[in-house]
Amino acid sequence: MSSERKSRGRQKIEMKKMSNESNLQVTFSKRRSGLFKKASELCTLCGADVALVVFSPGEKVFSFGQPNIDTVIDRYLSRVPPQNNGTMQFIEAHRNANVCELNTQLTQINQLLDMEKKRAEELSHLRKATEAQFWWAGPVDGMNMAQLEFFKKALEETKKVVAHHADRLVIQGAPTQTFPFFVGNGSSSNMPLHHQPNPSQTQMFPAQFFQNPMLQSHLFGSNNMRGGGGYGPSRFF
Amino acid sequence: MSSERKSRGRQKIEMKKMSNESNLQVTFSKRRSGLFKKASELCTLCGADVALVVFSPGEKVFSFGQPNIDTVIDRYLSRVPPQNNGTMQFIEAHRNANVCELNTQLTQINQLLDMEKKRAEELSHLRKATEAQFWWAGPVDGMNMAQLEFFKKALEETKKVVAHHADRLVIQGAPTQTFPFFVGNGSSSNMPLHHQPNPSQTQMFPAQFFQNPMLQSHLFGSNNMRGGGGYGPSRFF
DNA sequence: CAGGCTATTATTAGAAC
DNA sequence: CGTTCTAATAATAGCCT
Repeated sequence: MSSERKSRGRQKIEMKKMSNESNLQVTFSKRRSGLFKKASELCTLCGADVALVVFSPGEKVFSFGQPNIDTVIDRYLSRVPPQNNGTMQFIEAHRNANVCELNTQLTQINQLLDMEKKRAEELSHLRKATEAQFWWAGPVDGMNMAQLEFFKKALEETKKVVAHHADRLVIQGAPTQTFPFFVGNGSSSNMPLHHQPNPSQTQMFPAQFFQNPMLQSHLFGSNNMRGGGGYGPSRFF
Repeated sequence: MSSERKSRGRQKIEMKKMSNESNLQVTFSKRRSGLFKKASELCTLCGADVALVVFSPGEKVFSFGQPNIDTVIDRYLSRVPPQNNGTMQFIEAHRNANVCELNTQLTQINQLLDMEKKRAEELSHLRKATEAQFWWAGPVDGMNMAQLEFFKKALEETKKVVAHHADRLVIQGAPTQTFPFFVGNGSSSNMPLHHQPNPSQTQMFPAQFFQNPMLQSHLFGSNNMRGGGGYGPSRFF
């Protein structure tokens, strides 16, 4: 009713953690709602099965599952827990070390790539604004190049280490079969799909009960779109 | 070039399972992408932790986790930390998580690399339009691309080694299991590695080999989490 | 703090590449 | 097949109630 504009309408926001605690709270609530709706729609429209768990900053839990969150999680976690024996422990010890090392490398490279990406965007953006002034671009690229070079070396080093261990392990290991290791690529490719006559019942409920501690951490596969939406690698161990 | 309207634009659709297989496939892909993006944004903007698992109608798995899907799932399933006597089991679990994480990271890198490629294409394209002003852009960018490409290759190589270890370890107890270990994404062609069982580029591995769904079920037990619309917060901790 | 209200931005159904 | 383009629909940031 005031003479002023009632609202500036939706405004674009930076994709980073919101500073205003109050706004964050509201946004979380709204977006959470939207997220669950999207998940639900994906299930309905495409007959997909989904499990979604969200922990608010305040530790509250929200979950959604189609047809049932536990079922989906079980499917996701499915795998056979490896046996335990002396040899394996030995091998494992080495491998853990390798994995750790690899992780470090990957993390760094990941960050580097992130930087590269930002740089590229920046470049592209600036180009449009100031077509003529890119004298600085060169140096920047050079810097990244140097870093890339460095990581390349580091990676190669790691590779050697892993390879070495591999030799030693192979001697002890009892190769029974090889499993398909897809290092392939390709975006969402479609495959001959066979439908699953799934009951389309959606369940959204408050998460509260739990059961066994760690019978589920064994999963191995499935691709994970890394968390954080690309904002920093996650550590483990 | 026809004189007709190029597109009717986005049309409203009924919220029910799509009948057209082809459209369903496309929609699934697009919406899945959007869903993961939303999840990611929620994490970034509000600092929330999220675990998201999606099974496509074709049984392919897609997942996202912040900071790590397993962590979130564990938190969801139970707040009890692995304090049991199964120390080895604990280590094993984390070891697996590590490998999975590596997988995740590589996937991420692949995605970033793809983005870089697009960027490069853009630049390359634009270069033609402004030859004189961006003489530096092409070469430099190209070199970075080469570097990134190399990294990717190297990582994949390394990963193979790790995978072989995993193979030998896991196989011991499961002669018939296949290893759903996927990696990669992106339109970045190639990956001169293990020939894929699938001629088409595969981003996610078909989550076919679920040992036995039931087998797992009793582990977590179908909690008495009641379905029935409405998701809500619940304290646990 | 959940529930409206715009004005805008974001997502995406369809169709063309 | 995956991409790209376009026009509409959907989601929402900032404000209010």
